[in-house]
Amino acid sequence: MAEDLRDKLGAQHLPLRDQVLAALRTAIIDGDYLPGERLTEDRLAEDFGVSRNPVREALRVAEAEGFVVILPRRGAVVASPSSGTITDMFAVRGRLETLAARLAAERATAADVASLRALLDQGREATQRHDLARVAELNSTLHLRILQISGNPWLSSIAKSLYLHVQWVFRLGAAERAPHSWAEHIQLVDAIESGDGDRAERAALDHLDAASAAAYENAEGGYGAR
Amino acid sequence: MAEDLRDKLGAQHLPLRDQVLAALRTAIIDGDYLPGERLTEDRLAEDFGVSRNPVREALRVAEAEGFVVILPRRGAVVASPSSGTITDMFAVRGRLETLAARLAAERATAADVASLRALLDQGREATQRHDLARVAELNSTLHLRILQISGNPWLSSIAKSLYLHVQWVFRLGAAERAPHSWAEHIQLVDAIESGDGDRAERAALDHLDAASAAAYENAEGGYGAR
DNA sequence: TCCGGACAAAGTGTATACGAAGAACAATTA
DNA sequence: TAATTGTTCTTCGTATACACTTTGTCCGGA
Repeated sequence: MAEDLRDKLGAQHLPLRDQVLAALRTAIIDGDYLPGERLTEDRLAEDFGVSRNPVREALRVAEAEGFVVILPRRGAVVASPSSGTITDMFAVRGRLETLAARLAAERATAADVASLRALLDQGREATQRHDLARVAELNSTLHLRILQISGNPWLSSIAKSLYLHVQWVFRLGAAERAPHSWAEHIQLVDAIESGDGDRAERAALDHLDAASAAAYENAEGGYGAR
Repeated sequence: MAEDLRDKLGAQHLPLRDQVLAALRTAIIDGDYLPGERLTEDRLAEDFGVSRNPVREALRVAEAEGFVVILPRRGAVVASPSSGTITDMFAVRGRLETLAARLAAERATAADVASLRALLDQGREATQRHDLARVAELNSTLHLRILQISGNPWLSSIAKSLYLHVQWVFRLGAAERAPHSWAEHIQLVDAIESGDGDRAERAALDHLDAASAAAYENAEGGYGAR
């Protein structure tokens, strides 16, 4: 898996450290590196087929983003999100994504709405095909698109990071819930299209409440505290 | 999280990259490095008396935190917060700090309230002495303490970062406004002590609105867009 | 058997050097 | 004047070296 990954990485012209960071993030989110697992620089360098320097730089950023914890003179370990942080993450998301929905409703152009509708269509289709992986992917894309439409870079980057973490903790459960949540998505996009900020905010909150409830149900089974 | 581990292990050793990062942050916030200024690795390495490696790692984190912008193959420049981002920052702060105030009101112990009151007293005293620098410092301490009392690490770290950026942009103006805002602080702490989440949230919002208005007034004179 | 310390191994932290490639700017040429 | 070519600066990645910490192991003594 290291070689083909490396080939793909090398094809692009992004700095290696960014590619390593992206690969590291997805590896952690996908559970390839489990919480508590030790990440030595040499090992990562070998896994990704690069030298230690890009790995180190990626690790520092991953630490700032909360995916790993770096212990001085000991090295990096994959962070262990405890179930307590679930409540915290959803509390913050509740504030930020409702704001994003409101701003999106106020600022969305016709083209923006069209792109959201296109995602909804694709999602409906994937749901009918029972392609859960694709549904989950479209789910993410939709949320990130709304953040982007909000036009607030701070909001966007912070919420995106939070969103990634939620995906990380509830990777499995999220995919299963995705079909149910699709109806909520339609409500949300309708509200954004209407331009009614209050309505959009309410729709986002409803969606988050449902997601939060589902997350809690699923938390029992997943790799929780530790 | 894993701070307990952290404290025990290599507590006494601060890696150079962390020292460089801290120095870089304060240098930027204090205006020693001005927005748009180019930061070559060699120069920073020389300024801080270290090799390029710690500098590079610090720069990546500073980029993630939004203090510098890194252009591929061109290097780092100090970020240039435009007046548009002022609105954005306050919009996000409005959501997060009100949440922090609510949570603080719900969770604050008697000792927490006492520490806030102590800060208020010191602030009143410093105001009477016209010690603006001290007032600004206490201002920050108070806000960060409230975040800490909220008990939500995500909220705390995100809002803290935002707070630093606001300080950066309105470094000068903030100090002058501080005496006026102190009355609002008293309202806020009163609300937190009462345990009334709604009231605390309202107080926080009032305070932010006033701060936002002051920031805009001051934005004309500062180093603004670009 | 159990304890304690010497010792080695592993891994990070830091510094340095080198080559490749990109970007900016100046110089040269048509 | 305009386009092209070179030069220079700097980043990007690699490689290497070494000090220092942490950790685990092993061995001798009680």
